[in-house]
Amino acid sequence: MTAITDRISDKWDDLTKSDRLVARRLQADYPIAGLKTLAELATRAGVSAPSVIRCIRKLGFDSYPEFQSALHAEVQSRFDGAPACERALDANAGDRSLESTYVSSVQETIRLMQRSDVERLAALIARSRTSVLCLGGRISQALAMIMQAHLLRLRPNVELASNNPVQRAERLMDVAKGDVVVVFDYAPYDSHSVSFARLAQQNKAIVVCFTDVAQSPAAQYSQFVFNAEMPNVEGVSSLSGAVCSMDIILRAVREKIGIRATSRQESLAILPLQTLHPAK
Amino acid sequence: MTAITDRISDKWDDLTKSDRLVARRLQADYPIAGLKTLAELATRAGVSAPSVIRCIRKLGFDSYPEFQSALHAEVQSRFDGAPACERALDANAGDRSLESTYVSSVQETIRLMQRSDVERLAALIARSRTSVLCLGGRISQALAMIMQAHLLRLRPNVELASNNPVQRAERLMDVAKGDVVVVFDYAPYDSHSVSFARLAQQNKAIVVCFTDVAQSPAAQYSQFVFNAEMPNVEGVSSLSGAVCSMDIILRAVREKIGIRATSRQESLAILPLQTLHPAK
DNA sequence: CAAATCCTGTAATATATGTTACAACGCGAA
DNA sequence: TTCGCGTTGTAACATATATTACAGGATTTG
Repeated sequence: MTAITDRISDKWDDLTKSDRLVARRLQADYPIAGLKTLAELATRAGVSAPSVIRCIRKLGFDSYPEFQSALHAEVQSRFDGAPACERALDANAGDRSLESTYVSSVQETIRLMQRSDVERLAALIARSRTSVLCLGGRISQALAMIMQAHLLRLRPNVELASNNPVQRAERLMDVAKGDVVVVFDYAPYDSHSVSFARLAQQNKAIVVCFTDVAQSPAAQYSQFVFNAEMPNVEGVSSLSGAVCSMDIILRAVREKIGIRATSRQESLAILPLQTLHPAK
Repeated sequence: MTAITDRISDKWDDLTKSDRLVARRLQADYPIAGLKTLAELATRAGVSAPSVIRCIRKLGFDSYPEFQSALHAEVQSRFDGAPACERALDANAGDRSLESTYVSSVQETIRLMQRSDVERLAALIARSRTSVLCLGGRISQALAMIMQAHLLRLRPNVELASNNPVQRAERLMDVAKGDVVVVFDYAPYDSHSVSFARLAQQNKAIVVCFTDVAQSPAAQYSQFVFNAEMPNVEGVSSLSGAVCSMDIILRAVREKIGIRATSRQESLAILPLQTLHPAK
């Protein structure tokens, strides 16, 4: 990885909310985000200019120009160093290209996940008293379903929001302070999910957003954001990366809950298959 | 070479002495020379600032910032293109094991897919007259949802079976000869899905089974079987590979349907697309 | 609940950056 | 040589850019 993205990962815990918005953009849109002007980076990250400066400072640079110089050097080294590597890629263009598309999206997605965020979120979800609500848009609702189903095996009090906007709105009224609301939203973004995230945040809920690197507007209302790299193969973007990011969270939660979950799993096994989603 | 260095070569004859000093520097120190400020580039090239501007103009850019934007895009494309490559180079271990778990499951899953099967199935699904029915168990139902949603964008007549056993059974009666029934079933296997597959086959339907490598019993009633390698991280098996196999089918179908699908997509596109970052 | 602390954006400021106008210079042709 | 033309650099300018100071707001702590 690069020195700068590493630095971000290292200092991640010291970063504030808007610092992280900046840092995330630098990682997700590496390197172009950092090549533009400070103001533009601020806009893209959705913060003010001074916040960018503060973030850059925390990363160990004295000024924005100094940061850019470092970035320039990194970029340059890529061009100097490995022209051979580039060739290696399009050499096996045939079947392998398909494979590497998916592989690299998974790799990139995992790379973008902040270790400490994963741990903190997992700790939150592991507390079975906090209620969890999962939701998504037209397609991403499926991911919400998976998440809910898995979490329900580990702990009680996990809901799947209906993707009917009206029912959802009704459910929203019950979202209380400290509840965890997990929103899945990938391009094209779902306005209902975005509003839900916003209102949930207003209700002091902890909003978690799983989205793509371009980032759903819902992210700006979220305490936790996990970006998935979505390979756009012929116009169809794959959810493989998204599934991965979800899996990693689930894995961390399971790790935290540990043995407690086992007994629960067993009691679930005898239940008949339930209707997750009533027919319309 | 890159678009910019090409442009330099093209217009080389029209360039004056100091223009060439600038152009040469841009080529020789690509890309860093163009990432710095105009003044710095001027110094490095050994000319004055206005000379740089004149050169840039002759290369077809209206302003220095515009030129830089173009350069940024070029640089970015080099980074987008080869993310896998980069990773191969860095020796950074970290929690590599987690990453490689997912990566290898994806690789293995893709490897297990028979090219010819993919093509044959895609051809079948591409015929919009054959009706398609997707279904799954408790969790894999989510994959069925995704498949259905995507296929519906490409062609009509794609259903998602309720995962309510009763409603499902009712639907089963309508399964006719030649229909395509897509069953998602991963361990622990779902007896209802298995029975459905069996009965669908009896009705002369074409049964497609997405399952894991251990293979659901439903596979034995299926004409097409696609096995996904499911990494079993701490008892939770990941669907990332499964998603991949589904994606590959979808991709192949889209390839077959080709242009016909475009108009269909457009009718979907009229749905409201909200702004990415709404003004506050 | 109040106090203290930290975080964040607004607005003002200083700096540097790109651009323009113009004059000096070099060079070839009459 | 002198004229004319194209090229180049200097200096002034307008604009954009990074930075600082400060105050309102959120969050945490006692």
